Amino acid sequence: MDPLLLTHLQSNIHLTDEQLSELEGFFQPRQLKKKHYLLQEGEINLGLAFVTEGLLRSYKVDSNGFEHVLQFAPPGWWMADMKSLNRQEPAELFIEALEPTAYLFITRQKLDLAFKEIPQLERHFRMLAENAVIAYQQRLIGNLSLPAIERFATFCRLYPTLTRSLPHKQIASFIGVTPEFFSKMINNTPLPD
Amino acid sequence: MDPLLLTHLQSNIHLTDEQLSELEGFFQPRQLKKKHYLLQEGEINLGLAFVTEGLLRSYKVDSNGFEHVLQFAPPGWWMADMKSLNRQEPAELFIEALEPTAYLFITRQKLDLAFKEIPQLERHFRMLAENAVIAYQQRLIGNLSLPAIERFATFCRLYPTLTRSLPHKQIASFIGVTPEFFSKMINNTPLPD
DNA sequence: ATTTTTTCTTAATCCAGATTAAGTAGCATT
DNA sequence: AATGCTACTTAATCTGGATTAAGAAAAAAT
Repeated sequence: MDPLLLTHLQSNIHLTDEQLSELEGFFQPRQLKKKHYLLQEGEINLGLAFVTEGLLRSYKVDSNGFEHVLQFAPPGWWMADMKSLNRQEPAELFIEALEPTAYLFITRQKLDLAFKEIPQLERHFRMLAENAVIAYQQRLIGNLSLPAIERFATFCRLYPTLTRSLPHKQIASFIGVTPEFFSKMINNTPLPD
Repeated sequence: MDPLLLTHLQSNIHLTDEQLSELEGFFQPRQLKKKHYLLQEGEINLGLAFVTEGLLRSYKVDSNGFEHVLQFAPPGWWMADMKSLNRQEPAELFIEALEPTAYLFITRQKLDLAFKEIPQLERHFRMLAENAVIAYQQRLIGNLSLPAIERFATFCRLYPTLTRSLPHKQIASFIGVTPEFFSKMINNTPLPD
């Protein structure tokens, strides 16, 4: 079992060695080259990815062709288009590798099976989803009440490892401004060192 | 057992009569008068509310004193400050009755107990939380990519029963505009009948 | 019924951030 | 080393929605 996944699971639940090895069998290790896609709009998201190396991003392309980043997934994070995955309908999102990325993939069928075999997993994923709800609520409130510069500060707290390594346009897209405005903003208020 | 709660639970899981009556015992029926609070900023959210009659709203007051509505809860919906509830920390949100409201209240302790006694509940609440994540993702994308008038249209689809009954300022606060702008917008583009 | 409060409207002015456009710098590819 | 790409910057102009201010109308309280 991947050590990152193990730590992740153990943060919420305890599983026996037997359960862990059964669970391990449900995952398949996969890779993506930089700029390749895990999912494209219109496809059906067939499973859930747990990133072990690299970086994924999910984004929506709106009716004017602009991209809006929903989530970045560095190692230790899950990634999927949950709407497409849960309802087995065409995806609205793209999921792309921003770096060469390794991940563990579990299909919806296997995940359902895993929930049946290892009921504690329901608990783990419930808590995971609840935390995601909290995070999206915070982000929504931030988008409604904070100016761009403070949303950027919030971003830096959320993804400290990415703040330096990510192209500015990706951060701009996440916090909801244009790259042009981001550039202006950042050059008036430089990064704290 | 309240018929609304029963239908709600049965949408995702099946429970025996015994389990249902045990679960029923965990809830206490409560009421709120109009404009009274279920929760105020700084308090710790001690439990989860399932609305059976009336209407609740949760909102955040930002540093400039402006309110931002996170959620409305008409009958059949759950309401809580999940961050405060899950982490037992002071709430950022207010939860207020917009109408005289009846709800079933379950404390965190009893909910934890219910999860232990009735493991299928984990599944139900996992699915609930996942759907909430999806809803917040959609709303976030809408806020980033749609003009106010289309966010209003989305609102009308999400809460069809509330579109007519709610004060405009509440709708404005939910979609993220000022009441003044909402008024201007709505009077340029009247409601479809 | 009258006062008070809250909701809703209109209109003028203002501003954060978008748009457009042009240019620079780096980094791949050939 | 030339030809792209893509990231990033700068600056002028524009705009969706905010702010401010005032009044009208509806609802609640007395």
